Amino acid sequence: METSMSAGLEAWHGLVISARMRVRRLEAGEALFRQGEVVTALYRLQGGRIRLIRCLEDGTAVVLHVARAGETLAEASAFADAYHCDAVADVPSEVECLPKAELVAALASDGEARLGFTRLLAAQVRDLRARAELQSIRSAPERVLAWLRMRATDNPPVAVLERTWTEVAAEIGLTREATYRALAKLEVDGRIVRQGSRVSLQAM
Amino acid sequence: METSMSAGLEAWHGLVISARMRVRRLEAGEALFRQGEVVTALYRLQGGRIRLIRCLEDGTAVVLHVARAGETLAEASAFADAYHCDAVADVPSEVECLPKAELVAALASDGEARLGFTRLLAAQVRDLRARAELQSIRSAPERVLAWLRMRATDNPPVAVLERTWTEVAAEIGLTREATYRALAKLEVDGRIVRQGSRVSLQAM
DNA sequence: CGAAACGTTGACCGTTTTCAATTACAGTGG
DNA sequence: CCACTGTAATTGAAAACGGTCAACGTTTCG
Repeated sequence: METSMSAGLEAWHGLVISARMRVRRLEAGEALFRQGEVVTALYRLQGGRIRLIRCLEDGTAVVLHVARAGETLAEASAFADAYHCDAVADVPSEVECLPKAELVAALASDGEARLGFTRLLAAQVRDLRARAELQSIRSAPERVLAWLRMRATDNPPVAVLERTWTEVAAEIGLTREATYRALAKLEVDGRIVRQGSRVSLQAM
Repeated sequence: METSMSAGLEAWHGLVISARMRVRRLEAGEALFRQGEVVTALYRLQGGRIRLIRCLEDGTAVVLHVARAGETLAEASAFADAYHCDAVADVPSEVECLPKAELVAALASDGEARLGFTRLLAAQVRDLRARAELQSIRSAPERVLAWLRMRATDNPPVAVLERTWTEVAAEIGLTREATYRALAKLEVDGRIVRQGSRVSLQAM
């Protein structure tokens, strides 16, 4: 979610000396790490898309997560010796690498960094839960409305979106089309008013 | 998710002297805390159900999360002065209260506790992401299958469930009926074999 | 023993997905 | 400055799918 994204960014960058942060480029299909490998670093995805996959013993795979720009990867690895899943780039991607040793050192010595890392995780938990709650709303219009209300400010509430509706649709678990239809219906029903990227929520 | 739940439990209990942990009982409709109040404690829900609600400036409300037994509440509040949402019991509930001062002290002085808290959060992030990924699978049979594969072990993979399918259905965002139909279809299609609470996944 | 919850399946209905087509832009190179 | 191109934004129609309601046997537990 946007709020956590930005918060995450700041917190992350405060964790270590940015000079030590290397960027690694991956081609489509290239692995960032594999299950069982010793954990050498944590990552933040700058651009592209990376898929976290757990391979089953019979060779089949389960997708655990698809990370997009701005997200951090494998935070739990900070507490593990080996990675518990594979990370493979879907498309050409760039990741910032934070050596685990750096992180551990920072967490041990620097109270500020430690706080930042934990705060980052707590924010992610909060946002992920909110997102899950959103997904539990079956009706497309209600879901879109709930999403709008979550990011609305002022009275009467107004939401300004800085992304495309197509991206929003993916985030809230609807198709692009369903989202547009939901917006149209909400507007016809007088629950929202759209003016470009501004959406005003009407009290009912 | 079960794995994180149990991990969470242990980590949480390691954080503070359990003697300092008070239990508070709430009636249905009673508030545990309100938006804007000074953060005095963090909580873990022992039983019941608590709804986290953000009230908008125009009086309407958005549900951020519905917490159930075993879950921790408002972890992010550890880093805030005031609560950012309301917490209201849906049904009679019991919560363990961990005074914020205790937590802060523990995090500052006890490296073990600090690590535990952060590890707990990282595990939750991992599990929430996995759950989100599951929800993104539209097809009920595929979703159920993915859930089974996530918790399968051995080769050929076998999943043993220690919960009712009704609970599983709620966790993966399907109705009880849809889940049974999905199981029936998977079995007819030869992708799984059920023997009581054991489910064997068939290679395809 | 009886009530409540679980497990299971069928039928119907409403919604969303899909597929398809059209419009509206924003950036690009000529 | 303008076709040219790719993506976003929209809307329509039909098909697929899951939710809801209903019914019933089974298990669990006080």
